[in-house]
Amino acid sequence: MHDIRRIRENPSSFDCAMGSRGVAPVASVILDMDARRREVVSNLQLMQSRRNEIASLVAVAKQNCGDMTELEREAADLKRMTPLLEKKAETLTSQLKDFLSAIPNVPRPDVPLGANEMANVCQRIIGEVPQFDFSPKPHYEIGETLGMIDFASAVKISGSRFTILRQQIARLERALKNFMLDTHTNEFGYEEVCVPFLVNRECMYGTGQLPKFAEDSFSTMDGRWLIPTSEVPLTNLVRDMIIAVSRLPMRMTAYSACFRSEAGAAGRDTRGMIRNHQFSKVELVSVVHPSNGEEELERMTHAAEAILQRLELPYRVMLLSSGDMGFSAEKTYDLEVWIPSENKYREISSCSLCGQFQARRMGARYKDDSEKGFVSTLNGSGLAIGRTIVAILENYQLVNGKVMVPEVLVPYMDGLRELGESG
RNA sequence: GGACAGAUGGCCGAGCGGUUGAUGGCACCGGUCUUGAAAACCGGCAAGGGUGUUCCCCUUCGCGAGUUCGAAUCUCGCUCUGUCCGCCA
Repeated sequence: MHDIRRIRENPSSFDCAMGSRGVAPVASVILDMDARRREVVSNLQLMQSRRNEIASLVAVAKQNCGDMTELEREAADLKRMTPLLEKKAETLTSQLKDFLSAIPNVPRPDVPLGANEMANVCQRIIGEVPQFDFSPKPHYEIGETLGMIDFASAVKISGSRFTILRQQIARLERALKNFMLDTHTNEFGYEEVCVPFLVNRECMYGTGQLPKFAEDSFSTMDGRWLIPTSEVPLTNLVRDMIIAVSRLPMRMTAYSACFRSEAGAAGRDTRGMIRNHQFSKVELVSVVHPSNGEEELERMTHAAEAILQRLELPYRVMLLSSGDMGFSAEKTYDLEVWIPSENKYREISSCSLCGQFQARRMGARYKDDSEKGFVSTLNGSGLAIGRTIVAILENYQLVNGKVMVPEVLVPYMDGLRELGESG
């Protein structure tokens, strides 16, 4: 959600920012709606003011047995008129809100301009891409050959875009979850949180999934939503709160299953577990004073990178262009891990600074003796576990079809060093 | 699912239909006192909005309707929380 005052002050820069995200100019429409709304609201307030005045005059007149016929006549008029104006003000206000709530965040000045991922800027490349003296297999072949990824059963049980993990790869999923949570809590100061996977619509609105992207998520018959990421419950923990500055920054991490309809992805990544309706993820969320947003984004990105570094997976960090960012973000770094079978890097984490955009939707504020305002929120994957399994299977694969276990995970795997070994 | 009870400011907790946006307490901030601190005393302390800016106005007592000149207060519906029963991982 945008600060309407900011748009009033500088409509052309707002339109310019929207242009960089591929949104047509809207400032004049917004300001027009805003002006009409305020005119009605002002008139309404005058009427309400007079109504309150009459009410207290009546109280006095009653005590003094004064004449009230004139007051009663005016009161009757107001009583007829006020609801009409109230209705009008309500309509205009909700129209403006509906319109504003479907407009994406404004990119930060240091975000590269561009229409899509072609304009993303590589920040750094970390780790050596592995060299194979055989043709590296895709993860789904490796997993099926090992008998530890069962796509056929997944189709029977749930349909396409689901995956069933078995035995040592199921264990690997659990190991990764624990390794990631341990690292973020013990080393980076994140509070471990265990969140619901079903949330109400206020949560989905607060973080920006609703109203515009309803078709990307699943909803239940009783009006709840399956979380597309635990960013939703974690960030909404501060909804409608006024937080003392001394409690900032708040840093939280949670494991969750994530559910996505992938409505717009027909035909993309149909094989394997790159793009599923359900996947596991450990998420990072920070709530900070607005002046600390950029600094926190760097910190969060490094926390996510630490996981890739310790797993010794090669990756690169991309600064997303204005056209490639998510709805609520004003600056985003993607971490992309090397996928040997595709001979390219693929997204495994997305770390975004949302500034005050989500906080304004949620009513998440901070307060101090000297200042108050909306907090800034950040979220990042630390990391997507499904894609981490893909990366490990492919980067650590051996010519005999087995897969090395990354050193750091061995303790989490009960000492197992190779997937496919009897352990 | 059934039966009760409740929902008021950062928290606790008052509130005969008429200066109650709301007594009081706690917390917090400022001051007096003190070598310093504590205690005591004094003062301050909700949020959002308005073509108003030393001041004023409007809205908000879970949410939504209704009664009334006037609703935190009365009526109805909804939601949520608590307790007991049933069911259940």
